[in-house]
Amino acid sequence: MADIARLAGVSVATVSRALNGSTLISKETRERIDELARSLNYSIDVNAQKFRLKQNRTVAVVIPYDRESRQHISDPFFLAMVGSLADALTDRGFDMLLSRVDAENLDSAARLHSSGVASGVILIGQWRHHDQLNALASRKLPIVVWGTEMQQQLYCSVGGDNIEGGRLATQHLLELGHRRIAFIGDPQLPEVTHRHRGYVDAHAAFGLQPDPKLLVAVPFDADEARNGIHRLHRSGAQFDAVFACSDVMASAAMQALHQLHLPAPEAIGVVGYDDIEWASHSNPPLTTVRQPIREAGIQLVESLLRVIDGESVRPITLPVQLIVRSSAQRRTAPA
Amino acid sequence: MADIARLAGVSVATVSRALNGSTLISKETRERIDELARSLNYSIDVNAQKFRLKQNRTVAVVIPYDRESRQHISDPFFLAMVGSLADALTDRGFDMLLSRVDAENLDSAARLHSSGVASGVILIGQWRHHDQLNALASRKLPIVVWGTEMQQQLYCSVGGDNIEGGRLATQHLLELGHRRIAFIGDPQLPEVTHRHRGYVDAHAAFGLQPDPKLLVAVPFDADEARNGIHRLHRSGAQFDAVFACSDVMASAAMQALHQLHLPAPEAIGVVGYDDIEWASHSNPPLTTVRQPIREAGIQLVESLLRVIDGESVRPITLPVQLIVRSSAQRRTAPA
DNA sequence: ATGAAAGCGCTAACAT
DNA sequence: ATGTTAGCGCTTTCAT
Repeated sequence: MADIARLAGVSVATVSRALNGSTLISKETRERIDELARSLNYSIDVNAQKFRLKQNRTVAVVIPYDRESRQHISDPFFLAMVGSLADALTDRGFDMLLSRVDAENLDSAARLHSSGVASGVILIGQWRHHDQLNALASRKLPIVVWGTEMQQQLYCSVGGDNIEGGRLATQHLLELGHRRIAFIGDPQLPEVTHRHRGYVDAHAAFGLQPDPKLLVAVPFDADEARNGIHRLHRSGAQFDAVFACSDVMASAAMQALHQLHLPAPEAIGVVGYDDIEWASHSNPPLTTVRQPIREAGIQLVESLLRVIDGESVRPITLPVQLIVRSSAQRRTAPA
Repeated sequence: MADIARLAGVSVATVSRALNGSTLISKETRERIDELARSLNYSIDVNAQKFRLKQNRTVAVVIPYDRESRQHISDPFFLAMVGSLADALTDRGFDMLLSRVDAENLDSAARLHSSGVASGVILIGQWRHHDQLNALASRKLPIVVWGTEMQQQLYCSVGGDNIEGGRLATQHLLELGHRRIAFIGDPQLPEVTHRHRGYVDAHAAFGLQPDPKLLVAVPFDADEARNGIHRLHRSGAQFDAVFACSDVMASAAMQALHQLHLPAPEAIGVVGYDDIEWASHSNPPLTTVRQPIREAGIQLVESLLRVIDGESVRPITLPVQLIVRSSAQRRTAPA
């Protein structure tokens, strides 16, 4: 910058102002300076700038990896969310820092902020860390979490309407004549708890109560889901449908069912969750609950920016939509 | 830091040294300082540090979006690569900045470096930008590209062995008795060019020459692939197998074939490329060429770090592997 | 409309 | 083993 100042015959202050589009610089000096900067292939030293300004347009996106459940950054849904966030942040002129963090040690997420690397944190994957997240928020970490709204929540969350999603999926299966619907998911997780509540609600609306034996409590993982189905089958429990809490698990379930000569949709109706791209290409195409990923990305960053500005932001629940394809069909013969 | 110095009764220099683990600090002062820092919830101002050190442990990962082909950040393969890079960079103690960049304007990738935001750039998606990439490299931008090694290449690339991949896939189909193998992909792209070369080579090894009518030249996109199959079918060209240059396209192709009552593998053998997670869950499970994503991530960052250190690094071609599942089967009746 | 000068928080000679 | 000091490149108040 000093070079430019010298070559342009002005002071560094002028150059700084010109480069930042200050209004009180004459058009001609500005043009001269811009021209010079371009020809010297100069770009402003962002680190010096950040340092000086104590402000930086970057947001950390954190995907905690859960050692226990093994669902980590490779889950297509999470990855799609990363894509969506990248878009939303780019639109707002923010850089996106992607960090993997051990879920047992979310404090390192806080350090991203306190050290000035990022102005705030978007965390994808609430898991069972509600309390830890509350602790972070109470320490004034600007954070927004993809997940479900919970009681006594100090942090802002953005999530799909999980109760409604669970209800929609289950109601669809019930309407098609299914009566014994297996539920695949880990009910310890807040989002799954809500989906399960929707599942129970839908039954209630039909004057039914789900059989607890049909609850396959497994973490978000294809292999776990596959094993879960085999276990359920071996247990001798009768079931005519499956509601899986992610498309990945639905996919694994369909595969397991295929092996057991219980193909979807003929023998067993299957509904998934998320509507990742794969769902429409699967065979049979998967009926599933769509999470509004694009909208989620936008809302997550909007909320975070407001949190950073010190506003108190209410959790947001996004509407969710049943996408009917063909992995569940009308049941003709009773079980 | 000044606060800590005062409270500890030492100079800021001592605090700086202690916090950075310098060896010439007595154990007890170090502990006192660490303790103080912790209790004050202090973390070093990374921006000041970066500014001072002119060095920053962050790497920009750039995914150009190609307006024309519409393959962008949502492609599962790219997203998986992002995940792999996040892992590899985390292991090396680097932050990862994820940027979307218009492919027509890769210069903005250069700015990430010249402005000091990132020490180097990893670009996923070579597309047809060989010349632009060469230009960037000649301007001393530390960059490594996921893609194919090409003639007169000034930048370092890391990629799968595309010729071998194309050969493996095609040979497999030929061995199963297929003789009229459609090729789906955009031969303008370097990687596809190589895969096509492998396709031709495999034919040659059988004393055959592929029919140019069976080349379905479409960009990396599910819809394009689907339409391509329909077009091919309408054209009346006979084909008994399909080699698609990505699993996403293979998936779309299988779906189109299904609609045409030409299901895989019974009527038409299908082989994909990439081996994204979905491939093993599809129905039928997809036979495909596995790209070594985990290894790719590691090599990409190792290479970049060496480029940053000023070494001249040779392009790397990673081995590729045929994963036989069941979307292609032995052909019993001749066409 | 432009310049002079102070200072952001840190690190690294160079002392001691 | 610790302190003193200069200075990184930028922005901005205050002058002019």
